[in-house]
Amino acid sequence: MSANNFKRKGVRTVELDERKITILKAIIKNYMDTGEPVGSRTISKYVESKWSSATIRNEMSDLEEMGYIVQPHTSAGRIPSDKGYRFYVDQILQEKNSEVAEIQELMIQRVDRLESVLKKLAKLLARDTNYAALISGPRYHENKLKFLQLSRVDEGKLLIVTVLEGNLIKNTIVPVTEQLSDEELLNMNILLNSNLNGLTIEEINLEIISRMKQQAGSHAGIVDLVLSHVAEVIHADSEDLQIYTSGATNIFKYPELSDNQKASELLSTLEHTETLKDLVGGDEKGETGIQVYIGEESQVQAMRDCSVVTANYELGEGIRGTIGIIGPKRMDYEKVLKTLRTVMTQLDAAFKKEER
Amino acid sequence: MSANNFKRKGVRTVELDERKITILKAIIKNYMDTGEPVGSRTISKYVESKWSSATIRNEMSDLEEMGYIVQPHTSAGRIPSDKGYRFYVDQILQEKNSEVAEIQELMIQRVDRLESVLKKLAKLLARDTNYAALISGPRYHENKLKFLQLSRVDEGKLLIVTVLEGNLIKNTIVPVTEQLSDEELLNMNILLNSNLNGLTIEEINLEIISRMKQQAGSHAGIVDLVLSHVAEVIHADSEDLQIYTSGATNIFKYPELSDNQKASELLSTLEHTETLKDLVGGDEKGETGIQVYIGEESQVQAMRDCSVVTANYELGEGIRGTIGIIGPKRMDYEKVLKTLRTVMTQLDAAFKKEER
DNA sequence: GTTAGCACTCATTTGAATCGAGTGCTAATC
DNA sequence: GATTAGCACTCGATTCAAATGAGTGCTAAC
Repeated sequence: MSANNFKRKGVRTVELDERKITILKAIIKNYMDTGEPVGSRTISKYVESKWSSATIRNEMSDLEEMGYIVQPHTSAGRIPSDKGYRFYVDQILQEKNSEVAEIQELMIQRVDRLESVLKKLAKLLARDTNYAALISGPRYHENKLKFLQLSRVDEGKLLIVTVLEGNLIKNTIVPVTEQLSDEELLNMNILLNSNLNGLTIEEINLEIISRMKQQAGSHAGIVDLVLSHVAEVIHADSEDLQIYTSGATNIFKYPELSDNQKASELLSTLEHTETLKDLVGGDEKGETGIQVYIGEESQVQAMRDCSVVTANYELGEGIRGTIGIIGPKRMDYEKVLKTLRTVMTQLDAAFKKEER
Repeated sequence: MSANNFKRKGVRTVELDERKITILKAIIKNYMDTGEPVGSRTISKYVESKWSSATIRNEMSDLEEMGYIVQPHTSAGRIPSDKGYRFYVDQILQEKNSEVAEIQELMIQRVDRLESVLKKLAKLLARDTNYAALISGPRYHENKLKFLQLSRVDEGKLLIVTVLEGNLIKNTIVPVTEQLSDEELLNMNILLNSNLNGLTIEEINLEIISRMKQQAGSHAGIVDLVLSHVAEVIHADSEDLQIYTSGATNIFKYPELSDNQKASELLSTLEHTETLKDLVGGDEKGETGIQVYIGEESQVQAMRDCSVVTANYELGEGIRGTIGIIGPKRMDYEKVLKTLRTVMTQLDAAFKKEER
């Protein structure tokens, strides 16, 4: 008995040898294709009769003991565990970053609104990968004011246009009781821009405000009005992070996700922005790094049967957001990773160009 | 045989008598609650032993022959047919329009962007009704230009702000080669506004354009630039109608919609804006009218097991859109209709107020 | 170390039996 | 003539057991 224990393989085998890796990969690849547990005979055929099914069985037994694969039930084949996927993904991640394929007509040209680009991008990603795609609007880490413009758009109504670094434009129309002549309005614009341009919201302190009010003279009230609206605009924007999803219904293409209970849970999660923030929020670590969360790794309950691949994009000047792909654990990691890398490159290029 | 045929009831009974109506309503109400076919005994109990189950059975048999109810299979109870629902809904629609309940904190105050309001509204509706909600951004039937503003936001970059009737604001930043002094810019703004304000896009004809170019003198190129961008902005907006959906996953609460096949189909439809346009697009008939499409009535394949209730909202000046609720055929029409009416009122009030 | 062979396991499929909700019809009753 | 009690019948849903077969672990032979 105890003698037997010494002979147990798993206890000893601490590293994956060549053959185990081949077999593990074969299992994962097969499972990706079919979504069904894969048995020893299948693998035996798959590896071109290098080893018999019995040998494979022994190795699989080892692999199971080591935690790379699991058996859904006694008389079924094996499926990769989270650890197994992790091994596989890590291998892919180490591969060279080359091979930037072409993404079809990204149509970034002459679309003025970033939001619209992001929506289209999400749709494109979902369609290309057949998984659910998710993309967060940019967070502006440093909201520098670039330009302010007041205009009288109606009797008693003022249009405030706020342009932030990165050409993010916000408008507000506010009612105003004070009457301003054209000239006063012009002066006010000059006053605002000369005092505020290039500042972040934090940098606008009391000293600056009181100086402006002093300069504004009888129209100090307008200064207050404008500042409170600027503050609100910036705040609102950093507050409710926009998240666009697309292709959520792709999950119905994968039986293991589409039973009623799971599908409902997953789709609800994708619908409610709140939880998604946890997915895209936790960046800051890997720079433009791509991250892969397999199953429980993502901390989001409803995603425990999924894998989530996220990538951070950056459009210069600290304007960055996150793109994510959500699919079954057996997603085609190679394709997804490649696609994401491509998109990042394109996005980067497109906006660098527009910047010029 | 043929003598028997003369005695057949359905052939004669052309109108619904009092009792049939009571029973039909009871069937519909019951089915709404449970989602299960309802049998004669259930109804018998439901109507407080006014009639026995046998009587009910006879009446149900008649009702079936008249097409108001159907039997899913021989030994099951009855469920309302589209015609049955139609009868029921028509009754409700005739009821008085009173009882405007209170919708919780609509938060329309100080939200500047219509889009954001609409999204929130959709969410609110979905949560309140437990069905899927859908809301289309406004179509501007008459896009009158209200105000134009050019600003130099960067060296070589021009910000064009376009304000349309109804305070719809659009921005574009365009690169420009020509240099304009501050004074020239001011003049250009005056030129643009004096010539274009109050015009719709169709009204800007060649005569106006050439007159403007003449006035602009050496900067005629800018006029062209601005006009092409304005045209694009307006066009883009009327082109891709925005549609926001919310609570799509509510359909999982109704077993008759949530089998895999149907749920997938329905959710896909809700995800793809294209088909939804057919739902909200076909307005123009009833003014602020509320419309109810039951089952096949909606012409959208995927909705054949649903009912769709749409209402057109109007925010003055020909700015109108559509709100829709999508649920199972057995949706609580009364509640939905009441909710929609309330929302319309509130929306109206909120924007009338803002207008002031 | 590898492999053939075999007993064993167990989810899934299949089909028969049973159940029961609900109907339609007939005959009795009001 | 309208209403109702009673009963035979239908048919989806449920239950249960047997059959199926993919896949394993173990042993013994190569």
